Amino acid sequence: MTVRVQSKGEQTRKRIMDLAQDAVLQKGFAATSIDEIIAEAGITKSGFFYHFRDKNDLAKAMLQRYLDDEWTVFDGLFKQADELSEDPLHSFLIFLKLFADLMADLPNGHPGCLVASYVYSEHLFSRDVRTMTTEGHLIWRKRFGERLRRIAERYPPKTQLDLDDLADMLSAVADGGIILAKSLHNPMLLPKQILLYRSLIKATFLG
Amino acid sequence: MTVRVQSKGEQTRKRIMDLAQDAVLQKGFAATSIDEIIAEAGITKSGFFYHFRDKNDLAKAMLQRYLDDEWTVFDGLFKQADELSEDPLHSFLIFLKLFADLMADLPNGHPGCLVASYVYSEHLFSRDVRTMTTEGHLIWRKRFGERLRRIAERYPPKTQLDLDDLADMLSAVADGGIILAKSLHNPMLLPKQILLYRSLIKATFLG
DNA sequence: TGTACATCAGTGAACGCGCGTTCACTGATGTAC
DNA sequence: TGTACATCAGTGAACGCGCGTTCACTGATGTAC
Repeated sequence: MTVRVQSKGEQTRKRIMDLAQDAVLQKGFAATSIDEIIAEAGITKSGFFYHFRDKNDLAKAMLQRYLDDEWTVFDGLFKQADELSEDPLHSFLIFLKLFADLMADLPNGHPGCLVASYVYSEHLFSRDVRTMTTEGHLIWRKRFGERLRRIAERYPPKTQLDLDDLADMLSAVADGGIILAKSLHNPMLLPKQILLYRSLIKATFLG
Repeated sequence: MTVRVQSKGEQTRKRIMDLAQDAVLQKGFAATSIDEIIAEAGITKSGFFYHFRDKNDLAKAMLQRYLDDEWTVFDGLFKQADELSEDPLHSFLIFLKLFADLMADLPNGHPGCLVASYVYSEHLFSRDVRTMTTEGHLIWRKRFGERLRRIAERYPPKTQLDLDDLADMLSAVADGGIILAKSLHNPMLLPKQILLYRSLIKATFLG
């Protein structure tokens, strides 16, 4: 366990991003003002602009970090699952269970998907930020798709279905589950949707 | 076919709401300014405030209309489906096919779900608007849930599953499918997700 | 070890623009007698 | 049919506040010799 030593600047930058992300997930990017962030962070406005070239730069940095974190978390879950079973289907089922458990254990529920939030404010961001949301979704299609193809080899499904669609469905169910959970003020709806997806995967390949 | 005669005021009000909705689905509510709407609508700012008490009032009116329209559309699809089959499962499968076809036929793809957009800007709106998004989701859970229960009576599923979750899943897959389609710039991803949900429903109840 | 300089991590004040909202007013259309 | 009045559907000008951004400056820490 290495403790990453953060310089003072890195700490402040992280604090700004943490506070901004919370606000963005509650109100959207446009409604989150720099004034509000710096008030909470306890710095001045010029301090903010020392860390970020402009507001779009903050958006980009937040999204990059969000995508990296997501990758790290899922990577960890996949590794755990792979250690528990060599069979691709069972490993994937274990992964989905771990994923659902993780979402169920978040104290206040999932705070929201930054990618989804950005997609609904697409026109605010520069092209490179928009490209990042696209790439984010493509990576998960590829990642889940690979595993589904290995599963389909060993457990040929009776009804034929597009495995890329099935991979996309996990993203869709997660994004949709977060919206559902937020809208109905019930954090458990997200893990429940993931477990439902899991049981459909099970039924599809195990019949 | 009755042609609803709209007064001049009703026409302007509708035009404002149409333009506002397009903008909100592209940039979010906070980033959509009244100045921008009235420029497109060709009226003055005071003209806007003749029709809406304040900006939140516009948000409320748009959401109410969106929910009403959604209800009308789904109601029409359910009626069509019920005419084509008396069996609850087959009727629901027909409904899902009609729904997917409708989404596939939108020229530029689904412009976005206003409810989802609002959920990601929750803190901008007054309590009554937030309540409306909650109620919107609950209505669909009830509506789809009823049909699923009738299906489960006649076609008991082998694996036990929560029918409310399965009802919620349609909302989730639709919301998630819209995000996916927007993010990947491929309108067909939404109907594909709906059809995938359909084939999972089929597999679940028909085995 | 001491000194000179560079970089880091900000501060403080000012900027102009755009935002949502208000208010007094107005021409066109509709209604009552 | 003519006139008086009411309602509809806006206009025009002004408001103050908050927004993102810039710029010149500064004290603390790090590095080179």
